[in-house]
Amino acid sequence: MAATIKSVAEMAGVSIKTVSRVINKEGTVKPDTLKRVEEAITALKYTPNKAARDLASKGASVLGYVYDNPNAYYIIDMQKGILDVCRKNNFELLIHPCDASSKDIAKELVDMVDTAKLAGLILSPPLSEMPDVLGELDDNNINYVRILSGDGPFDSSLPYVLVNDFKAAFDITQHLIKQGHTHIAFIAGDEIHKSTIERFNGYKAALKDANIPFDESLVIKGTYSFETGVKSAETILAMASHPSAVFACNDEIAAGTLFGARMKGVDVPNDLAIAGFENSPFSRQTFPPLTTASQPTNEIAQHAAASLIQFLRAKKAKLPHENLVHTFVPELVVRASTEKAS
Amino acid sequence: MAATIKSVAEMAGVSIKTVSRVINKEGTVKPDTLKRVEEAITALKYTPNKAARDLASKGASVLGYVYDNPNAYYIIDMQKGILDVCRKNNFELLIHPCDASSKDIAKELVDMVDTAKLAGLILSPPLSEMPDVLGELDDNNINYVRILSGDGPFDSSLPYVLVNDFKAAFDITQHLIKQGHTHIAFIAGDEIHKSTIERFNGYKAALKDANIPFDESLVIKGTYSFETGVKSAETILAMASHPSAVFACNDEIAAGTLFGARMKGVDVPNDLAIAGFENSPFSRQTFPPLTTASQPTNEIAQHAAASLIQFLRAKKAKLPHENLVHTFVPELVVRASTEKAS
DNA sequence: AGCCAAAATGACAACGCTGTCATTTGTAAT
DNA sequence: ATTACAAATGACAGCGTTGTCATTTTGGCT
Repeated sequence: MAATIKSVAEMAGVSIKTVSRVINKEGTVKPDTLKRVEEAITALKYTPNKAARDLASKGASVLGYVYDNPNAYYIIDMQKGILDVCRKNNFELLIHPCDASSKDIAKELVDMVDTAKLAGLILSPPLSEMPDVLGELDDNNINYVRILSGDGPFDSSLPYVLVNDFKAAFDITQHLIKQGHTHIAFIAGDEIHKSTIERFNGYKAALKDANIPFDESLVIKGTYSFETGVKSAETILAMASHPSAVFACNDEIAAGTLFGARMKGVDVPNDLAIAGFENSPFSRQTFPPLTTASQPTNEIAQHAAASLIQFLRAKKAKLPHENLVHTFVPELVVRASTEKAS
Repeated sequence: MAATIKSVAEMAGVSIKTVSRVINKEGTVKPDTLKRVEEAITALKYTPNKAARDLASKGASVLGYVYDNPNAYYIIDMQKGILDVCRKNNFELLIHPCDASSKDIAKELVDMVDTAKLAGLILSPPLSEMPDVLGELDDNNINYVRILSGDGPFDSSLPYVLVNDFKAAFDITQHLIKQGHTHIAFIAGDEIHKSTIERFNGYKAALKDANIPFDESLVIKGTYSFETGVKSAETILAMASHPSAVFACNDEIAAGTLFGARMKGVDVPNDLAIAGFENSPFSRQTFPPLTTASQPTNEIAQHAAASLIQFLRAKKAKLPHENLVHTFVPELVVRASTEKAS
């Protein structure tokens, strides 16, 4: 029924190998024949059979995107970015939501790569930051690119993309300080996420930079969730003389904090300024809208996918591969939730 | 390197065909040989090569999920539901976010199915409700399952899943009426979505049921967006004697309306009750939380994927296929945004 | 034991492509 | 023209499965 390379070859009056050369853009085909072949391809509406291709060339061109992240917006953005790059490079994408806290997660991933014959994985936090998982992948010779919270290049034969949460958190905290706040609470997200640590360090660094003593009692542990925010708001507002500002580790928490403050009838930002992180769509939609830091998720995804593909190509061609590390710095977005107290 | 069916066959002392029988559970293998083969499989950590399989059996087992929907939560839920079913049935999933308003969308989908050799598509609104697109798919003999807004079974050889927006909208409106409202505005979403029409009809039916005359001027056209909500709030609050309640076509709009009301210093729910639709996670997180209707997205997705797979199997086996139509009715979720005015 | 159908197994050709290597064609220098 | 060499093309063997059909084995009958 469907056209095959053979039918194209017959129509164009060439061998199937020449057609193969054309579809793979090997470039060693005379302009004249090239044209004939291309015409035959369009005439027959030919599209190469992926299965046959994969089989013959040993190894499919499929990437896996593995994530365990409750933030739907983040995931969707990542997927879109990765997909764009995949399409451009004739790769396919297999998505794999999973549970990072499952103790069999490493095995699960290895199995998946095996079964689906994946060329490589794209890992976002927290999976990209779990030594056990990474070790298992390494042991099984699985290629992957990580999206990591951190700074500066480090030693790794595999590609990775950095997000400088430290700097962004520093900026947010500094912004709060500039608004006159000296009593700033920090609400942490899951500790398994390195971003939590980095953001915490950025927060502390900004305090230090402004000669504000760090106060342990203003740090609240939690998870990256709305509920954490709600509870933290209660905790904070119950303090003897409560902080005038809060830096929440992400927008969910910030939204929860805002909600909690509202419940108590507290005026945001006048009685309590609130800043989040991530620039989720809903951070613009709370009342008042949240100050936050904007992550270029789509770009990060594209960069990650691109560098993995580049790596895979180099590896296949047995060429040395140089990691092109890129560090993304989320940008401060100031909104009404931290407007200067008047 | 990796084990092949051949190496398994050798180890078990049988022909490759017998191994093939084992992995495909054809059932015509003696318990004795079965065991030997299975042992060899585990010993060699053999997993069948998908490309070879697809090639030999003509046609891969890959479904495509096509969507153009700004609601990240909905998409993520759908993906998860579909993936679950796919995994259980040894299918793979290709996701395809796209732009339904692009005029080449039908061609794009046909091309995709061609190129990726997809077994079938899962379409969610608005794509599932666009006659042009469906027609083109039909012309190209593409199998698909649709998720549709509507009621009652209708004639179709292809599977579909129904969501009874009419009933749910009726329930929401009725709830508002029971709260004492008689002056209820309706904010519509994109008209390209049949859900908008259905919800509108449900709204009107509930009014009629309660002998409340329908007032055209209380209907505001818009899109399924936060911005529509914000603008609509302005419009509504500028009315001479403004409605005491709003039924927004989805939670985004409702959240926007809430935001807009807040900007004007209007008290929700006392000055204005607001109901949304969809039970998005953020509908619990606004202040006050939104009354809404809860869609079992995950189940809908599972049902859609399952019925498509069932259909494909029947088709392949050339068996007659009976559509098992299921209608989901979103359930009313009452929250503070419509709490009885006291 | 001898026979027969049914069950179990195997041999081998596809599937549509790519990789390798051989062959043909074209081109520039003599 | 002839030669030498590069560019262009082709022939053909895999790749790891499944499907078809042939063959062997099994078990229940006489």
